[in-house]
Amino acid sequence: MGGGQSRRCRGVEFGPFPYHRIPMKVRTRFAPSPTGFLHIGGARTALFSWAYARRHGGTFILRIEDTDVARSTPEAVQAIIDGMQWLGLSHDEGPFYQMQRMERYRQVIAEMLAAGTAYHCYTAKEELDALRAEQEARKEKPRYDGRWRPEAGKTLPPPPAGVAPVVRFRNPVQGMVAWQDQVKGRIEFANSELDDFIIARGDGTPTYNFCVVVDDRDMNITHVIRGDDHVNNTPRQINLLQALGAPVPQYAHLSMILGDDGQKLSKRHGAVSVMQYDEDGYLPEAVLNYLARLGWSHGDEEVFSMEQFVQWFDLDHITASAAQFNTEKLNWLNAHYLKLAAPQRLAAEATHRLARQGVTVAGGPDVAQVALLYRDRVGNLNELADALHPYFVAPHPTVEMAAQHFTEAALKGLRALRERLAACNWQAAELGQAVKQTAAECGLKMPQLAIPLRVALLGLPQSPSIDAVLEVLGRERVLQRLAAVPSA
RNA sequence: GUCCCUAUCGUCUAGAGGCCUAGGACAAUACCCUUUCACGGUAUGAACCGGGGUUCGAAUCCCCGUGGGGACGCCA
Repeated sequence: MGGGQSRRCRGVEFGPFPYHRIPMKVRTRFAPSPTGFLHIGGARTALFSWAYARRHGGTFILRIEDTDVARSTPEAVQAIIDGMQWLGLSHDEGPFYQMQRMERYRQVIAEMLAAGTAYHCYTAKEELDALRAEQEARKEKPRYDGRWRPEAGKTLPPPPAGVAPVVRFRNPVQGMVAWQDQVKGRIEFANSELDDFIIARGDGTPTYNFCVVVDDRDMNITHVIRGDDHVNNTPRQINLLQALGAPVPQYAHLSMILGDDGQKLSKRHGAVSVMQYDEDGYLPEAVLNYLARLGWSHGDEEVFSMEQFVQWFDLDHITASAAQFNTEKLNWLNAHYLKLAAPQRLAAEATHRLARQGVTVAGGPDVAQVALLYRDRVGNLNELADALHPYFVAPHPTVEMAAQHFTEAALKGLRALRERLAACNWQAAELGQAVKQTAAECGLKMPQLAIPLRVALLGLPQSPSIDAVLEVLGRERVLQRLAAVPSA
């Protein structure tokens, strides 16, 4: 791993001026642009930022980067907030909206213009396109050629009439920009690779790299934890920060999450809202645990609570390479957390999901009790709801199933059982005995009676332990359903 | 094309030069448990991308390939 050695040589966190020797209070931020829902990659970025702040008793800030007016929507803002709330990633400050900070940005741009660290550029978009095309034809990295950059002894052309200039940052032309990335180790860029990027558009609105820098500075962000795709922005942001005389925060760039098939996630392919996981019956703690473990590790630990995660979380055990999402493992974690979930909670979830199928649980058996029978047999909440369904709606076995299970011998057993059950003390152990005795008396092996019984009661040949099913269903319902068996 | 990042079982990962006969987890396979289906338990198979260095010793450090990814916008 490049720079692996130096990456580990870090002590306590100190501020940008080491000689202060004062541990700075950690401040992290999650800064999504509201152009869509919160997907799994964003959720992990948020989780890590949140955990880092929590770990160090710091502050976690939510900042909405909505300067792309054309693509930002209030619905997306809400979707992001909903997603974070579902996951329980609470922020301490914000949400701040960049569109509400325009005055501040204008002020900083004016200062930079006055200080000469930024300048007006009148190059039209068409000229820029032509320049880019030329450079690409020459197989060069396309970049602005500095034609409006003021230079000692250089005469600038007169500003063309009627052109609203953009503002460009005067990037250093020589030397290197380097930082110690908390995930990837030392990264450096030659300034000659960078160009004078636009910080304000023709209409005066500021652009991304500029807003980020002003906000990170104003919000005293100490640790920028964000996606890998921002590595290339970092040298520009550092240069800007330095032009502003602002301290440079620590950076930690998280590599991307690939889909189940190893392909890049996109809206067309696999990138779904975290709320879809709610929809699909996942527990937030399972998603959180899974995400925590995707790209970060603590030895061999696989299953842990968020409390534990916060105590363990650190930046130097984050993987530098991309990780492939594995639904199988998420499913396993989900099943695991389902087994631990309180019956009341499961009951509430199942009731809600059943209601959406038009099934009411009123007048049926106790939902929590039934849920208890199924919580270690299902993989998600939708499966739980499906499993509970026949307890609240009398089943109608298919013709094939009836033919297969309701044989003469079975029907005889069911009739005998019905009589015995009518007088039985309604308690699992005794119910189990009743089934066993009836089977023995009728010359049936246990499955030969228990399976038709399951079909009669639930419309399915499999179920939890038959005595538990009988108990939970209740005498009245059991007798009713037995009576309803064709020719029983 | 240029720049930047990256590489351990199918997947997520442990690994800080000797604790490595490379560990754990998911998945897979087998067996056990069992009134069905699951749960659970036990066991098995499965990896250091290739080539050069450095070193007594390399999964680990360096270089070069190769594969994968990202960026090159008046998007964020």
